[in-house]
Amino acid sequence: MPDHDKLNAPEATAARTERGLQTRERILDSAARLFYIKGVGSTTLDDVRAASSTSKSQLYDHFPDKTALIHAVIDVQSQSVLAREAGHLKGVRNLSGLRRWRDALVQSNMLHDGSYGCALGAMSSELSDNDERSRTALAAAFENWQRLLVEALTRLRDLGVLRSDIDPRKLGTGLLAALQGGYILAQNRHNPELMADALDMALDRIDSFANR
Amino acid sequence: MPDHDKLNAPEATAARTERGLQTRERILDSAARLFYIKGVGSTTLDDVRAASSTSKSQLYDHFPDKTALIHAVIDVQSQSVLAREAGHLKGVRNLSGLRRWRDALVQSNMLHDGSYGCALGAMSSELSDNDERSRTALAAAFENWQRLLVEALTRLRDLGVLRSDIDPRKLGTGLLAALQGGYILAQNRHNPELMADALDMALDRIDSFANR
DNA sequence: CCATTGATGGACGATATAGTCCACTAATGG
DNA sequence: CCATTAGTGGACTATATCGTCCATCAATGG
Repeated sequence: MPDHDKLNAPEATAARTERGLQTRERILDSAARLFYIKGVGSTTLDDVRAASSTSKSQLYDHFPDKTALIHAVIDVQSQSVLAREAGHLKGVRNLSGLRRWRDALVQSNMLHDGSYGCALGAMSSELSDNDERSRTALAAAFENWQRLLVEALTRLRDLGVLRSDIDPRKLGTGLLAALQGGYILAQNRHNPELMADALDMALDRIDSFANR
Repeated sequence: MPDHDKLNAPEATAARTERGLQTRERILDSAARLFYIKGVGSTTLDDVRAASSTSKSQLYDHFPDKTALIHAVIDVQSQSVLAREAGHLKGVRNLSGLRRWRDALVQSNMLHDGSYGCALGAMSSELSDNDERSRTALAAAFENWQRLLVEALTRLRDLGVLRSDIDPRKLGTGLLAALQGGYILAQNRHNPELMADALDMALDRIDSFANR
């Protein structure tokens, strides 16, 4: 594939070959995993370098500084989470669809006994008050996440599964908050059941709006 | 008051005078505030030193290292949060008492437009996967917090306000998760209303168990 | 096969931060 | 008033970590 030499973008990315792009992906993947497991602040660039089998110059060739790497990881994780969630939520047409969404999250959380929490929630908690750009990027991700939930709830309402007088926006907020809070409790006590209980309470509330 | 020279404790604290204890309090208060606002990892000992108007030697006279300071702050914040929550929850004898608990939290969150989140939740998210001792200390705090909620719900049940077949433990988990998740969403989007919505959904669920 | 450009490796420098040390001051008991 | 102990101030060291730089290697087009 021929290169295009597009230098028009405000933050022009230098021309890259296939090999260079793969290196970039490797760095991003490693950074995302380390940020998730150790936290952003506790991850050094040398950790990233080692985990991705690259060198210092490669890191700085692809990302001007650590902050830029963080922003890039936020984008990657946002897309990853939203893609996963869209996959689960787009097809929800009844209440058991929502329960399956819950089951998937709980099961995934059980795999590591609650540890690490939510990739977006953890970064938000750590970065929101220190880096405005990170905060807004994560805020956008959370808004999209909530939108997926609101759309699912609206769909259920329009299908007649839920009563017509519900407020999908508020219920979506509650659902997402229950999930995030569940992540925190489960992570802290190494007990995924707490996340299950939190989600169940929110889902029970939604069930109570079901048309019989 | 005469000194006692008690050197029996495993981690013997050196004898202290009133002045020394005040310095220690000043360090702890400053550290707690900075950890809360900037995060633990982003707060340097020099920040603490400056904020508390002390010197390096005083920091290390009272705390062997930064980790010890973190643990001490966790204790302080745990006691502070639990005292506050106990004050609000111990006297709850009807559903509007729970609503007042909610109102206090939401209002306090509005004061800084959602920023900073929950002192315990933020530290838990940042430290749980990196420092086992911090994790267990915070886990104990969360358990006690939840216990206050469970006790209030049990009281409402025993008073006949709530139906006798409710599960106070699960509802308490849901309530605490809604609060923690609400903190995260509110912090991230600078919008305390998200916390209000999250708490309301949990409270509405509890309302639905009220004896008419 | 050579020239040019991108990719790589790692040494190196600058700085921030945790932690040490010691001289000095304040307080207290005899 | 002296001696002893607690408390204080801040210079200093060691090290971790961000970020720079340049020499070398790989790939690709002519």
